[in-house]
Amino acid sequence: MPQRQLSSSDALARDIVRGLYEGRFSAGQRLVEPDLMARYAVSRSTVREAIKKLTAQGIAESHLNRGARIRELTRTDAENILLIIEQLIGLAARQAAEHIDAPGNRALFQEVYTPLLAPPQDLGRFEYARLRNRFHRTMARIGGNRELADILSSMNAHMLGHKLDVPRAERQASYQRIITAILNKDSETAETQARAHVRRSKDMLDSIFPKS
Amino acid sequence: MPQRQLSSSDALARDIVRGLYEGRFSAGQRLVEPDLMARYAVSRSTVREAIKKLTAQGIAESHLNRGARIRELTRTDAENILLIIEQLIGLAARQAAEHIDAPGNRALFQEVYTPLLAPPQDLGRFEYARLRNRFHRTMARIGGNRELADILSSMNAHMLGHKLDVPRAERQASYQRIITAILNKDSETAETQARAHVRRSKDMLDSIFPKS
DNA sequence: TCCCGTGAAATTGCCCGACGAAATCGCCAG
DNA sequence: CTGGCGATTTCGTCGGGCAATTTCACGGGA
Repeated sequence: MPQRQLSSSDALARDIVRGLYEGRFSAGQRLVEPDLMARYAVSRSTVREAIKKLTAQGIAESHLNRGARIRELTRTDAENILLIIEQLIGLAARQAAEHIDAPGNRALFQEVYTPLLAPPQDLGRFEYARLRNRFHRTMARIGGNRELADILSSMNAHMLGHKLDVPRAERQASYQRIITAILNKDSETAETQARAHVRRSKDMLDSIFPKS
Repeated sequence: MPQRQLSSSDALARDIVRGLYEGRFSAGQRLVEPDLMARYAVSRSTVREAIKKLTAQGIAESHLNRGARIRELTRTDAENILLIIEQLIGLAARQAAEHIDAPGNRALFQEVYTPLLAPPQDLGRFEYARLRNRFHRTMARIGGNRELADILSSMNAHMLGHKLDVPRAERQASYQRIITAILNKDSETAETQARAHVRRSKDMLDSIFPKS
């Protein structure tokens, strides 16, 4: 498929994010340049460029002379990010509903939401997060908003270190409402439901962050 | 002031963005590495890192073996970005209204909105854009959402090449409504007005992009 | 024992030079 | 004017290098 080829540094950055989804990297972890050089067998320039990219996306943070590390969120950070995601997912759902009938989109959409509604029992936290991210991205793509897809994707990555778990049943009912609304081209409902969905995650923050 | 010091590459990236605000760089312009090396007297590594950052922010775009250039927006891109900005400015205004009474915030806010409401006659397009960006950032900062400030800032930069001009009077009335709402801690109105404000810009797109 | 200073080691920020590969440009023939 | 071909530019990546800063481990002093 026309997966446009990417530079080594982009590949590296992408693999680190994938590593977040797979547990190979986790929040707070330092990104030591010589370490990554060895692990990926690339030059330091490449490593540094990858780190720059991650930093620009807010996935890592770097302090002068102290290198970079995977960003760790405070409770406030997490709240703020979820507020942003709430807005953006709402927009994505709305635009998806508006464009669901463009050629190919229903098929594309179904491909993504099916596994989300009927996930295997043993799905790990990370695999689930990946499905969710894919769902978000796909809504944005269907809505024709590439920009949005990119931002959502990096926003999602931020939350990876910190497991927010909404009870399974409720979660799927929630997705079901969004999906139905989109399939019905009901953009109002899609937006409302999508926002509500994120708001529900926000309520789970207490269970993750020790009362601060 | 506690302007935390930044690396050369970050300084370079920042100056290029500043260059956008000053007209030294413009949409579509190529970012040629040897060129920037000479112009800023830095090494190629530094230049490349800066470009990586700009690319990650969506301000530049790079294609393999073809280098980078300042991103040029299609009409659809601009619409999508304004939709995103609409959501995010709404959020920023709301959060600003909620936090306007935290110590120092009213003073900080006033400092930023004063020049926006009473701009000198001869204010250039770029200076004006800078005031606007500062206003957005400040709302986000007052609202305590650093993340939002960063995203808004880069979103604003995207629009720089393309002059959207809302008539002066209407524009200021629009800002006045947002500011008043925030000062009154009326977060509902602040959000609504902020969104409306952006929507008004969106209506100007026709005058910029040849009917497509 | 625990705290703290000090020097060695690790790490970073930045630079330089180099090489093959791809893209771009200029020139010439058709 | 058009198309093709070789020279030149630019890019992607690598390696090495050096000063400055940070980190760490060790040993002395409270």
